[in-house]
Amino acid sequence: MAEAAQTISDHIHKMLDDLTRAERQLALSVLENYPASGLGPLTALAKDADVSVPTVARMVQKLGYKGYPEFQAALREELKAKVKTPIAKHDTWAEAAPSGHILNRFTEAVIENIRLTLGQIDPTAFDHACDLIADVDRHLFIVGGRITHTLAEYLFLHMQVVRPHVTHVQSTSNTWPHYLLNAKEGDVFVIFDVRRYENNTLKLAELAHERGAKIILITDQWRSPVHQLATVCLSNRIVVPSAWDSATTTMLLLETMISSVQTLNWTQTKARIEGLEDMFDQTKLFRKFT
Amino acid sequence: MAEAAQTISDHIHKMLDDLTRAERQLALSVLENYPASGLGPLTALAKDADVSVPTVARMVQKLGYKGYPEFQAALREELKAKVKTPIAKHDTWAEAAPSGHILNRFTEAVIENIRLTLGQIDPTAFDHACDLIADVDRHLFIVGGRITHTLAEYLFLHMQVVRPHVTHVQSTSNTWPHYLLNAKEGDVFVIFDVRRYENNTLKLAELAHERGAKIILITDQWRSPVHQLATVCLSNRIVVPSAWDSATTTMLLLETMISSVQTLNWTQTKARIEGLEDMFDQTKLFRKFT
DNA sequence: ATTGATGTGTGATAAATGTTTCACAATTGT
DNA sequence: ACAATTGTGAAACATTTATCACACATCAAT
Repeated sequence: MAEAAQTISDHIHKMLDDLTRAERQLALSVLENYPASGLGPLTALAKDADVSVPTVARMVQKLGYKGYPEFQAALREELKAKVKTPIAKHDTWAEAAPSGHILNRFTEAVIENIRLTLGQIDPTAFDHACDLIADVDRHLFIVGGRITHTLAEYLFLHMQVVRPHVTHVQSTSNTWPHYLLNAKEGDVFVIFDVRRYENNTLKLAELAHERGAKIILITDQWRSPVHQLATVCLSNRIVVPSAWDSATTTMLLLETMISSVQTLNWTQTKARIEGLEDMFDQTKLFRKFT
Repeated sequence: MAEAAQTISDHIHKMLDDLTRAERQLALSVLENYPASGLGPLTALAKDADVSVPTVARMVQKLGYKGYPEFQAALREELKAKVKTPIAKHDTWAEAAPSGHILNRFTEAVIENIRLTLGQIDPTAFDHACDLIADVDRHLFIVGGRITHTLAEYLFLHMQVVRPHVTHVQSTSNTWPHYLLNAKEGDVFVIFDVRRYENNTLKLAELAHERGAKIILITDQWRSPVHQLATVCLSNRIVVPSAWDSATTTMLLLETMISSVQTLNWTQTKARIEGLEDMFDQTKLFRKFT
């Protein structure tokens, strides 16, 4: 086997001197568009480098691999590792804890979730969702399920500050049909639904959709069935080393959305926040600092 | 052939709706380790995604390729092109969005918060907190404030599954003195308090402390005044480009704690989760999948 | 120039591996 | 109970890989 510590391309560079002319020509061709060319069939590589098939086979073994497939596997491994951003393979996050400690394992998983979630998000769709939520001419309904209702409430709390006409609906409660009576065309529903997807939520979404409301769905990577009715669907990776799924990534997306909406409605928000601050000062519910 | 203008991963995303369950599962797995996993043998991919070999063959054709090798060739082409473009611009999280987009700015700030928070955490204190929370001989009180009560509730929801004797107290409500009557020496209070720190929360903490209860405080980097009474104090960075503070880091810490407690009480938790699943199945409130 | 050692390409081929497809059973949701 | 989806096992098929023998080229040393 080849050494582990370094990349394969480094390894090839080091070996360059020990290679013969044709082999060197081949090696340089591999490095030319690395690593793509090494991932194709041996024959193609040989033709590409303008060397013969046995030369490839010989060189690969000279590099220390048992065969071409093993070489390819190594390249794939390296590629896999490379795609993860440098920050993601920060092996220990809690430096004082061993790398196997749950603090590090969990954090690593969440960072990976964030990377994958953000990597696949469509900024246009995201912006569109924010525009809809920021539009005060539309009534805003926020719908959460059994677990997600905490996230829904978090959004609700902030939207209350940013704009009027916000309603928090719990899909698990019996009261939601009443809210729906008030929903009219063009209104916006932000619906949270992660596995296990809730039948109530789906029904609510269907009714909302029938009434011509826009639906913004916040779900997981497997996507709630609601997504077929949704104007915008934002999906999150939620898998972590735990018996439950993680809401952290969703929280991040949510807060980003809040921040964005807040900016869109800034003049309104500013006035409302100041009003709130005054009230806090008067009620002395909060302390100013420390 | 697949369209050229976009990346294959985009294309897969677009097709997600037209795919069946197993195919979607496979597609998501391909995106998980993109593009490395798609460059290995078909058999390996199938095993990786936990689907059958024919499923892979079917999906690849559904995506518009003549066969798996053609699909691989397309992936290689894309990889080749990607490496060529000016220095990997992987400093952005949402690749499709400009680096100044709120999605990237916000995420970057949160990652930095996580890094700083985890970097300064004391694993021993953390473990101690988890032990206290997992101890079923102690009654567990969970206390949240105006904003943080959503986090408190999130913890409460999970602790309800993991163990008995859990109470959720809202410091802003008028009912909390009643709960306190039941608190006895050795009981545990998990208290959330971030700026602006709430007077009610502090009073509640004082009373709990007088009664000999242990206090686990979850706060921000400036630390709530409650920390003088706390047995364990976990502080989080919460600053983001927004008018409000971020709860994402706190959520991460919370979920890590939940995961850890869950492991400590695993035999109990397992039985309780299974009971819960049965109940869900019976009430048909939730759908099994997709 | 001749020699011999080394490296390289050719073409063929056997073996291995990977791919595609089939019929059928099992499962799942409607 | 029906239709759609999926997995199983197997077989047929295609491709790829690893080698071989051999011819040819190169080059350094005699």
